[in-house]
This record gives sequence, C-alpha cells and structure tokens, in this order.
Amino acid sequence: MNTGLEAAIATTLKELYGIEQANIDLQETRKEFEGDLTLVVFPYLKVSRLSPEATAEDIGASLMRQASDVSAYNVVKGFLNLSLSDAPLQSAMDQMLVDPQWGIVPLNPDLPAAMVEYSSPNTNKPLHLGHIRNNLLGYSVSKLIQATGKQVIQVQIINDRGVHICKSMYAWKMFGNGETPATRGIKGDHFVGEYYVRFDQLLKREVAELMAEGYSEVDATKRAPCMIHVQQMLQDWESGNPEVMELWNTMNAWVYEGFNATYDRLGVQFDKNYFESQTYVLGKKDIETGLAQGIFYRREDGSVWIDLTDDGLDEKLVLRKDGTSVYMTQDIGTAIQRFSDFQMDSLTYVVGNEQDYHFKVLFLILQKLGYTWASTLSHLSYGMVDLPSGRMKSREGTVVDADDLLDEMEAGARRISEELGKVEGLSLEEQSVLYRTLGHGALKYFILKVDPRKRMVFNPEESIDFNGNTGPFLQYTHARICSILRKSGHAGPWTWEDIHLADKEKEVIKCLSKFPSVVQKAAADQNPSDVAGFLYDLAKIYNGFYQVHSVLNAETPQNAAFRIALSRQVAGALQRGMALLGIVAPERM
RNA sequence: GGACUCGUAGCUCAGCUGGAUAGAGCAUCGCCCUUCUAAGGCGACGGUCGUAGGUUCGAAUCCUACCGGGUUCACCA
Repeated sequence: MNTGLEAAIATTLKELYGIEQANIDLQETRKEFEGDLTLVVFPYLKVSRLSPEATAEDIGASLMRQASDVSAYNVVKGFLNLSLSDAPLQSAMDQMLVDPQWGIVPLNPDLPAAMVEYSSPNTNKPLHLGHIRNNLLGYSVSKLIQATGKQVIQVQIINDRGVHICKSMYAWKMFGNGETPATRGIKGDHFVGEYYVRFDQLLKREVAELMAEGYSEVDATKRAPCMIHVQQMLQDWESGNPEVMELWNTMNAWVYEGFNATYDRLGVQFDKNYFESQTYVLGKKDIETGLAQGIFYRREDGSVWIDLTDDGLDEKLVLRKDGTSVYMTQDIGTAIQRFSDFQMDSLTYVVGNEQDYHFKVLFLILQKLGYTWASTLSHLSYGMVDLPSGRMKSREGTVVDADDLLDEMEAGARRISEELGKVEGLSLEEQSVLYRTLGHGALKYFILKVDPRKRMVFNPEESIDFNGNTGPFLQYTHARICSILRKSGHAGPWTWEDIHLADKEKEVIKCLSKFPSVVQKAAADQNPSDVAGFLYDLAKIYNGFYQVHSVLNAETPQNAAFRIALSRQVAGALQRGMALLGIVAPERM
C-alpha cells in the first residue's frame, strides 16, 4: 500500500540531500500519535546537517507537494508522521472486491511442486500431543505453500519396523489370547500401545530379577528372556519368516486404522506414505558411490564414516562394520528416492528440534554428494510441547493422548455452547459438527499461534480457553458477520463519492490490506503463527468497528451497502486465513 | 565438556533485519445487552525485557561474558 510513497520519499531525499540509495525506515505510526505512517529521519541527519526536527520538517513539506497520498504531516523529535488520504485505502479495497480468493495465490500448474514431510509416527503406540503439534504445523505449512501458487505433496514416513515394533508384537503373542481391537472395542493404535506398555512391564520384572542375581542393569537388559525373544523376532522379520510377517502385518493394520481415524479428525491427509520397512534398505549404494568419490572413508573395521570436522561438526557413521545401514543411511537414500519419485523443487521436513544436528549433517552430506537440490532442503524444527512439570514422559503416564485431547475439546465446546444457549434450533447432527468445529478450532489455534521454533507449555489441568485470543474468538467474529450478511438482503449500490470513511473503517481496511503479504511472508518463513497473529488483529479491529458502527442501520443506504461489503471482506479473509491453519469458520455458533 | 537453543507481567504468549511511553490474552477488580450474536466491547491493576558490560543519537532487539532452563553430541530411530 505504501510502495508509491517510498518512491516519493526516495525522490525527496535525493532532491533535498543528494542521497542516492536511501535506507527508508517507514513504519506504522504508533496509535498514540497522529498519522498513519512514520518515517524515521535520524539516519539522514549527517547529510542534512540539521536538527532532527528541521530535517523531518523539510522532508514533510516536500512530500506534501510531491506525494498526493500524503494529506498531512506532523513532526515529533526525529519522527515524521504522515497522514494518508483515503485514496490508497480505497484502491486497496477495490482490489479485494474484485477477487473472491484475495490473499491466496491461485494454483499455478507451471510452478514446480514442493514436498512436505510430517507426522512420521511409530506403529507401536498412539499419537500424542507432540504429534498434534507436528501434524498441525505440517498441514498448515503445506497450505501456506499452496497459497503461493505451488502444488504440495504431503508425505509421511512411517516407522513400522524395528525392535520397538517387535516388542508389542511379542507382548501380544504372550498375553493377547487372540483378542483384537474389535473384540476389545477400542482403537487399534491404542490397543497395540497397551501391549507395548505390557512389554515394558514384563521387561522391568525380568530385569529386576536378574539384577537381584547380581547382574548390572545393562547386562540384565541384554539377558532378559523377553529381550532375547524380541531380538530373535526382529531377525525372523528380516529373514521374512511367514508367521512373524503375518503378525506384523496384522498388528500394523490395526494401528493404521487407528491413525487414520485420528488423521481424519485432525483433517490431515497424505499424498504418499513411505514405510521404513521399505526405505531402510535405501542409501547403501549411495554410500558406495560416495565412497568411490572420496566423500566417505572406510575404517579398518569396515565401517564407513564421513569427516565433517572442517564444517564444525563431528565425524559421522554412515554404514556399520557389518555393512548394515543406520538412520542417516536411510535418510540419505530416502531423500534421493523422493527426488526421483517426484518432480519437485523443495523438501521440507517437519521434525522436532531434537533432531537439529541430524538434519544439519544430512543436508551437508547430500550437498557433498553433489545433489543440486540439496540446497532446497529445509528442516522446520519445532519445539517440544511441555507440561508445566516439564517434558511428557510415557513411563510416568503423563503423555497427553491425541484422541483424548480431541474428545475433551469437543466436550468443552459442547459445555460452553449449551451454557450460552447457542444450540437452540440446531439438529443433533449440526450440534456435533459445531462442537467439533469449535473444539478443534480452539486446539489448533492454541498450538499454531505460538512461534513453531519455540517450545511451548500445555497445562492439561486448565482447559484450553474459548475467550480472548483464541480460535473460537475468530470463529465467533466470522459467525457474527455471517449473521449480518444473512440479514442484509439486497444491498444497493455504492460508490466512493457516497462514503466518508470513519476512523474505525480505515483501521479495518488498513489491517485487511496486509493479508496477502502476511500470507506470503508466513509461507516463506514457514511460520503459521504470523497468520494467527494477523487474524487476531483483524478480528479485534473489526470488533472495535462493530461496537461503534451499525452495519445494517448505517446513516445512509450507501453507507450500509459499503459496510456490508467491508464486513464481507473481513469474513472472507478470516475464513481463508483460518483455512490456512486448518480451522473451519462456522456460519453460526 | 563442545555445539545448538530459550530466558519479556502471577500464568500462556507477541514484539527481535535497532527507533517514540515494551504489547495481547488469561487471572483479579469495575463498567456496557429495549439496536446487526456479550464466545463481544471499554477501563483499572500488573514489567529494573535473566545479570553485567560493549557498540549507537537510540538496545527487549546487535556483540561479549556470566547465571539459569532445554536439546544434542549412539555401530537407536
């Protein structure tokens, strides 16, 4: 909205002081001062050889002559406050009115696609609050990238093999007596998770017994009968033992059914699943290639390493001495696989910040291997969700289960809606849709409004709020506008000649006009919290307007028509913005 | 110990490419529904921006040191 103004300022600075490449610090005027935009003039004092006030005065007077958008100015110390005429606001609004998807760049099939990996669950236990943050971030970042016109391929990698998986398999074999999620009447992921816990309890007992016989804890763990069975099971799995494979398939299928139910509730979906049982063999030949190129080196014992000490990192193992692969090997292979599977120009990993080092190393290795796309890899490193007491610990039973939390959110939405008497006239079906919309909206906003990179605290004792800076606040603002629009009937025509913009109206347009740039910046920074913050500001400013100006009973019919149009734009921006966060904007609540 | 990261109101968070008197929400205490949905609006209360230096006309923001939290440095994934 101020690009023309910046050009005018540059011209002025050149004329007055001969500054060629001026650094223009133009910011929004703080609300305690008169004006819309403020130019900080301190940087020009050395050239102007005048006091801050005199310099600001000169620039202001010159701008009044040259820039038609500037209607007035005042000077406070070294700050030149400029008041804008209505023209830039009017043209900003004109732009929104002609574009129903204003703020979102439509899909451009000519642009290369982007890939986003997120979720990445283990198939031995259900999803928890940490996965929820991961899923919401991955989904939202995907939507943000789509809002730049790119196609997005959403993928997850499922950790479906390994010792931890065999543990729940072994426990089920021992204690299951053939029961299934169906016979127990619980979700498959929870069902399998219970057996994982059962195994842990069994292991603890066996370790305790062995330690009583004098073994150290490490030795006891190695010698525990159940661990020996599990190691054997893993070997049987790797050699394709039919019985083990069948059990593995059966139990994983239970888990997937459970995961899919949770994904459905969260509204996330994936275009392709990568399974570790398939990808864990990848990467070995790439290590061989790199070995030939001298990027890796082989030690005497046969293991293969890369020396990253020149890059300030350590030496890293990429292949064990027995030739089997490690986590890094797989990730190298999987990345290469993905770029051959799909035409894409970037790959974003949504993974917790505990793995910062891993990804630093991974990206560096891929770069050294000479892949040009290595520079487009990024790690959206998000902070853990902590409890007030610290980290969630499954052993202490403090993990917040994803399904339980969603249930609680829906129940909370129900309780509040009923208390406020908002459900009259809604069918049971409509009610349950509403509770889901509001409960999930509250949870999603609660998580996404926080800077992803920072760790955040969640207190399960205090339920997530529905008042103040919350999802339901945005939803409420949207619903209230929809109510107005339903009652507005056929608004007549209006033109700018009919309208004298009130301050509150200017504020709304000013805020609204930032929407497209906020979305683009949030996409570039992979930061949904920017969108959340914007939506909150917008809703707050609109509510301030709503409080003092009547839309439907405006002073003139033209004014009413204008305010209806303005309200519709706000509702549209709220709806599209919330959609970027995976939040549904209800039409009534 | 090395590396990375965080420290802002009682609590949860904004602000960080340097700019004016550091902002929200929750909580606490008031006020506003015969007018478009009060899940709303307005006000009060609440801060030596971890500490100490430095750079600068100007520092919550940049630099250094220290203090305090977290993560990570596996032939686990």
